[in-house]
Amino acid sequence: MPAQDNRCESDPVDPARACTVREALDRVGGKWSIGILIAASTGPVRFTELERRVEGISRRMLTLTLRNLERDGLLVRRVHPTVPPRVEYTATPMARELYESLVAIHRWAERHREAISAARVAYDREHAVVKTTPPV
Amino acid sequence: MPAQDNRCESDPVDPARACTVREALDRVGGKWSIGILIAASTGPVRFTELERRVEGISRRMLTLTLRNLERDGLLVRRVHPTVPPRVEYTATPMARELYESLVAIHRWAERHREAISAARVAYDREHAVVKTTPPV
DNA sequence: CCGTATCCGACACGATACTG
DNA sequence: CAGTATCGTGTCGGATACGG
Repeated sequence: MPAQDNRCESDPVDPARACTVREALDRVGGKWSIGILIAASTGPVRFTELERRVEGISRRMLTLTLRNLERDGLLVRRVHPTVPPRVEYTATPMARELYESLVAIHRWAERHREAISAARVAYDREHAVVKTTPPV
Repeated sequence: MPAQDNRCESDPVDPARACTVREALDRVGGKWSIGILIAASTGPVRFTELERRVEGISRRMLTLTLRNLERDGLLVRRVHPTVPPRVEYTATPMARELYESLVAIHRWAERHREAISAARVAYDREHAVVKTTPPV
């Protein structure tokens, strides 16, 4: 995947030479994007809440991914000037169009993670150091 | 995004400790996975045909991604012992469950690539070397 | 036609420490 | 609470060359 820091290589000033489909997909394809987008699609979510909901993410990656999603117009960041600070992230309408598909993919992964794991084991066994029907 | 060469960190022998959802998603999240899976979901596709359909992919990355998808049980690789060789890739039923979502996401990217590009330009302009209302 | 091998630069990502 | 700064490692992925 691609880069969290990815940007369109095409001249950004010319709208006709906008992101390619692949470049647009990179934002969704990131390691943490799907989880974050799902969490932020049902309503505003605070930073720490995201940190809890997206299991395994580091503070750094959460920040970076949030910034990139914001930059691409998929998330809106709202800062409440209170103390302690309160920052909320919300999916934009454009991002919310992805919600159904994202959830579908997420559930697919849940359904099949064991099958995938098993497939890997089987594949690795068969393709391990050419050992087909060993002699005697 | 994690590795093309990614594997479940959990003990693969214990089915209860199968891939996490995130690990399962990595396979779909790869730079080229979506394009390849879409192409292979409507029927068997040959190697060279994929090379044409998935725009911009290198031969190396095509091979690597195909191997990984095969390893995870998302693709079946069939070799016809003819000359010249003929190799066909087909999405498994498990992978085909993703088809609708994948196509939806792909179309989403097509629809919004200009908006995303524009959002990037706007964001970069505003966040460029703190230059808000420059003096004189 | 369908790959594999190797080299190598660019980041993605995690760990850790510090802050308004 | 919500970040940022810095460092280190892994590996993604392109370029190139070769092979059955």
